[in-house]
Amino acid sequence: MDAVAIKRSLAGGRLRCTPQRYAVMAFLMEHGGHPTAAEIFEAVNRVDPRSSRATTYNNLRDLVKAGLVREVAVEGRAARFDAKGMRHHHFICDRCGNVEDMEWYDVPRPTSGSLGRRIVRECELIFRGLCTKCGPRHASR
Amino acid sequence: MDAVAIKRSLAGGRLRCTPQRYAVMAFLMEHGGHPTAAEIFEAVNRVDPRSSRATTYNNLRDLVKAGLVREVAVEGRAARFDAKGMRHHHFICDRCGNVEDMEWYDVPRPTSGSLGRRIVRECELIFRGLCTKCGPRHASR
DNA sequence: ATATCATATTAGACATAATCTAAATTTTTC
DNA sequence: GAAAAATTTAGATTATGTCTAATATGATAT
Repeated sequence: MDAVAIKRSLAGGRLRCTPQRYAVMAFLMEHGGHPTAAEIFEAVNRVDPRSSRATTYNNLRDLVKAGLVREVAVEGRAARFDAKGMRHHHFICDRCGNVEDMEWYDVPRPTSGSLGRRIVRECELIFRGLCTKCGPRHASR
Repeated sequence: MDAVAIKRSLAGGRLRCTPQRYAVMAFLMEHGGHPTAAEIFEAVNRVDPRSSRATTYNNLRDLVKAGLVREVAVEGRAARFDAKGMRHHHFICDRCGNVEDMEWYDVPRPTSGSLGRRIVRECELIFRGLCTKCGPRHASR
């Protein structure tokens, strides 16, 4: 992954490029999946054990605030994170909780009447069901 | 709220009608909002202090499993619950975390190509932004 | 009505995920 | 280089939810 692209992302979010923050962002951009904070912390420290747990959480929060990273809450499990690259929707497996990307497509907005005075910033689509691994073929019980 | 309707719901989900479970279901059907497990536990026990915390969690889990209640995960906050009445989408406030119902409308499904071998059970739309209370008028800072 | 038994409840311990604190460090600015 | 601002850190703390194993109960068949 291009180090310059990562630094540019951080700069775009007006975040200093510290080694710890860089490592988190780089991991998310390279990983492609939807790791939990604990997985990110572990992965980042396996390479270069200089980051604390609190820092990983701090940086994830900063990255989310800056709009560079998305946090996906999953019922009964730790939150997942992914770098906002191309727009996409999410699929969440009922059984294993894994989060997968789904092709982006535009979603019709609600009527302004039903919006009231709410300000809608974004609109996301979440599909739920069984992932390939957990499907009928493989589901044990 | 009609006690018979509540009992019928539980029976429909093949769940025994215990006083504790009835109280949780009744509260959700009457409340209309999106309370947390802690709020449900407190409300139910204020009326009739016979339910333990574990039971409230057990019952919520059973009700969700049975498809009578929906659990909504909110980033960084406790999960919210609502009785599945009329179909609806959800709005989640970025600032206060409150969950509100939004008018239902059909959402186009993804192309079968992008689905792969996933089995999609449902598809929900989540709007994010600022609720009426937290909007620009009222937002402090 | 009563016995039966799978199901449900309970208190409190435990687990997990995430945040907070306050001191130390690093980076930026002047 | 001094001062200010942002960041990092270890560990304590909080919040949320689950587990255990003993006890009680609702639904069913008799």
